[in-house]
Amino acid sequence: MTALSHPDLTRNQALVLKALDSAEGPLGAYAILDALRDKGFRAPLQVYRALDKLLEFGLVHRLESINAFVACAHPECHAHSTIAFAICEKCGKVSEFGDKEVEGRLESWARAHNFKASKTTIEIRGRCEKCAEEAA
Amino acid sequence: MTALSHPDLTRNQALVLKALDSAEGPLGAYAILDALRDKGFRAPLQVYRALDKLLEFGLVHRLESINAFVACAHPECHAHSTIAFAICEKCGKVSEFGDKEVEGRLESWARAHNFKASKTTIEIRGRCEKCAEEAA
DNA sequence: TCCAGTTGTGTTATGCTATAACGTATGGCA
DNA sequence: TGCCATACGTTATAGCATAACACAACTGGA
Repeated sequence: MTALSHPDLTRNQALVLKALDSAEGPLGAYAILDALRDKGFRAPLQVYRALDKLLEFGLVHRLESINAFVACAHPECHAHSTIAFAICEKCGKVSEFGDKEVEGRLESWARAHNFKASKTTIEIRGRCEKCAEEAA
Repeated sequence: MTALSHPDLTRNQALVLKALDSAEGPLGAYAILDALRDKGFRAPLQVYRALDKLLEFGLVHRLESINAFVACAHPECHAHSTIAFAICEKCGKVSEFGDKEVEGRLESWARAHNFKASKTTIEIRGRCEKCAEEAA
């Protein structure tokens, strides 16, 4: 799906990124672990440590509301700006988008309250276009 | 802190709400459980079931990014609109605020993509004014 | 009145998510 | 060579959440 190249990924990091990248939707850490058992992965920490680095590099995002991870859709521009996610609760599809207006409003709230933001999470859960049509 | 009255809270629901309301900051489900052991609580499910109802009533919010719960700061107007949270990672203080502009932008993204939103999460983590001053 | 359906409850067991603490290996560099 | 930083592997454990079962209390009809 996306470019998998990054300067200095270790073997484990590359494997975890590849697993996420080739998945249909977000994966939990244990799902990643299972996907990589045949590559020699045995323990959750192997996954979590790789994820920590990939998150730091901006190649992976964590979806807080569902405790899962996705490969970044735009890994070239690893702008560390605020990103919003729309997560389909039926099919798992995740759309990633930025909105300068939203980002600006949240920043200005923070400034007004002397709140020093370190990480901002915006996640919309619901039904994607396709799944909404088939809704019950 | 806030009004604890609500039409039809059961004993367990009222106890959980009271525990959250009298806490300094957000509480995890197991912290609530521990706080209510002397009221007869023995199992996590007693807490989670009460929380489910309180969330449904809009009297409690779940903070997805830290797996914890807070009493709603404005329980009178249980407007189920989108709310943003600023969470201090040092002292745990949570500020709750709404922003129509932000809400509007996210809604319009959803409309444009035929995404049917069911729940929106906005959480800013960082340092509150007081804790930012003492920062390392 | 009695029955059925719904909601809340209590309990045990289990599953999923994440990290602590230890030791080892490897690569860069003075 | 010796040191340091980083990654790795393993075991154990902590923290968060739900499944499945049984029982009690209430409600609204037939």
